[in-house]
Amino acid sequence: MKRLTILDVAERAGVSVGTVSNALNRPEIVAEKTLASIQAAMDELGFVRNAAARQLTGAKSPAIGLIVLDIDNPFFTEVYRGVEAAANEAGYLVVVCGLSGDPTHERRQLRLLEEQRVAGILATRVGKGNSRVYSQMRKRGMPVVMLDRRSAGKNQCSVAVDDVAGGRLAGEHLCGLGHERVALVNGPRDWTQCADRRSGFLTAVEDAGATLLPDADLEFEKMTIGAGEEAAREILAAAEQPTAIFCANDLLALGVEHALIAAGHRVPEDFAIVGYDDVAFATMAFVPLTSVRQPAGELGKRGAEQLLSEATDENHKHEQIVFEPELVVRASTGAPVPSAR
Amino acid sequence: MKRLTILDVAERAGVSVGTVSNALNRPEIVAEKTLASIQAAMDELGFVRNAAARQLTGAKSPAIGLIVLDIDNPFFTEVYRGVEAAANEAGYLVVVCGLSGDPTHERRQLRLLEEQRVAGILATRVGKGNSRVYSQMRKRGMPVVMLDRRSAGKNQCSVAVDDVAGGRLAGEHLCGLGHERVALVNGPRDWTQCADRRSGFLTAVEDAGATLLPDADLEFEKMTIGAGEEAAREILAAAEQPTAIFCANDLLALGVEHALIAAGHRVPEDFAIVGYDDVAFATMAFVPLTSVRQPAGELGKRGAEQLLSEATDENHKHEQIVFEPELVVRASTGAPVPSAR
DNA sequence: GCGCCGCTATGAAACGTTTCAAAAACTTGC
DNA sequence: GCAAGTTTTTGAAACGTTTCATAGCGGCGC
Repeated sequence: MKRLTILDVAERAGVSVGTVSNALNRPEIVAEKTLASIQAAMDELGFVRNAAARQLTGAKSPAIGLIVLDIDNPFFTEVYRGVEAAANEAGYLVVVCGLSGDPTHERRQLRLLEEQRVAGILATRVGKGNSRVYSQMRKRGMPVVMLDRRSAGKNQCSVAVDDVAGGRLAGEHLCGLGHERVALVNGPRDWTQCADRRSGFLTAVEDAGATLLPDADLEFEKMTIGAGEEAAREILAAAEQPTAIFCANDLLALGVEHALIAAGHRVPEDFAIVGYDDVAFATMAFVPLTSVRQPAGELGKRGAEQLLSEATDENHKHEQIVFEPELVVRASTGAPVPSAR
Repeated sequence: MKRLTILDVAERAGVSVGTVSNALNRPEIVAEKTLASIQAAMDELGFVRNAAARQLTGAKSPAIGLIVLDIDNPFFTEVYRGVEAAANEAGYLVVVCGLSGDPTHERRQLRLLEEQRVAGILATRVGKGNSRVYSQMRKRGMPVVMLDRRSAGKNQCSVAVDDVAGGRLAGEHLCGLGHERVALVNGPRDWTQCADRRSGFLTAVEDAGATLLPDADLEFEKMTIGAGEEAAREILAAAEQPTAIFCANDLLALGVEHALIAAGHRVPEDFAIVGYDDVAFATMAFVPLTSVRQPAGELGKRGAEQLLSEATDENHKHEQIVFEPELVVRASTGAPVPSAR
């Protein structure tokens, strides 16, 4: 099957290649009649223009890359939808790279994206040791926007949610209800967001005069339902038990809740639980989850818009957007019940 | 910032462009020493080769397209993971097109993918009226694999799950428990999978001498939690009420269960519920959901493998793979409780 | 009928790579 | 030291598009 080119179309329509190219890119300067015959020729032939050749002559790639290290989390699905919406609006495709957190794979995919000369890259989390890779890419001229993560500096775009505030919100809520011994089920602390949520939470707890039990200051590599279940077991096995548990995302919280209830405990009477992200399923849980809400879709949308602006607008201004999180109270939190102990 | 080309590298390393190209593509035919100096030159310059130019000379695009019309459903996240795993394994990128079911957008994205000359396209569902678009693409030589959908014919690859069997499984389970009046909460019936699930379910129900209440044979455009909640309201409002409800996916089922319980009914005593897909959250539901399980990850993986085989293997054989679904029984189903009525 | 003008159409160069036939640079063995 | 190999390198053509300076074509006013 011989490949169809603009030349075949030109021949068929009885015009030159230049004219076909004009018809494709600036139809307004081509005579009505000519345009029609070119259109007809393309339809009959089933011509689809070659983006590679196009790109070679200077056109920008109509694609952006989206790096997601944690695709299981419905939170990121929402982010994706925001990104997709903005990208689609502008006529761009989204290349999703979601390999579960292997830094080597991440590098390989970044390299591929760069070879493709995608218009830009949106990153939700940077794999261990890969931040240098990103800064090198930026130096070579590739627009990069950090999503859901405070940017390193002013010379770069970023969209984020104030995680310190989010952690504080959770802590204040629990302590406000009267909890005095609390637990934290966190993700890897070298991930800025986890560190921030922890620090905000800790501040609130200390300010309220409560204590984060040292045995219950947990950290898990993966922030999954499974990890949450394990966390619950560890908490139950500890010497001293908390009356409230803050989980750094809803998946963990769901796992914690599930395991706790399976073990015969009551939520919120025995353990109050606060999650993070407010994913759609938080409402559907056995005990609907109190959670810190983040505007996931908006996050993705604004990030993609920033990226595309940086990619196409000469006088683009870098911008650091920070959203404020919001506490959504549901049934999984309540005051501690002394009698239950 | 002037663009770096292979020529700059050649100059810096003191060799010809041909040699640099060789170093990149067939390092084994280049002398050790030359290779080293080229490598050094590339590193110093920060050279990244241009995939567009490469593709123009015959190389295949290292990307495949994945069309998902229903990205909210965690089921598709799992499919994606399978696809990504297979693609990554083979060194491919995945372009995800997930715009929520608008056929016009779908066509636009397909066009972009085709212009990019992606190695192939994986489609999980075909938007209304777009099947012709797909067959035209195939005619032009673009490999297309239908995922999770019985293919039209033998001259095309496909991977699917037997949805008729899945529906039957649900029907047999419920009728086997003694339910005699059942409801169906389905998605759009012009989607093959929904039609199939319905027909399998119907067969089982009729074989068992039970009846699908005419008032409770529901069909919703979107298969979401929200639609499920609405379904529950409709079922409760109907003249005659079922004792069991089969939902064509877990999102619907979760919504139904939630609304039912919110309205003060008990699951499974008042209403037994069966879902479909067995998403991770089915276990976490208020009442853990009985569901028909599909091997989502495997589906995506095999589909991508088929696609890549078709894209790269001269003597590729088309193949239609059909997986068998499996019933996972949890707390949301039980025998009908006469006293409750 | 001429010179101009405004539209349209043309075609060659350029984009950054790969390929491949041919040249160059080495090795051998004698 | 030379012929015959063998290994390595070379450079020009090709890929499919866009761009842009230039050419062609009508019509118009005089």
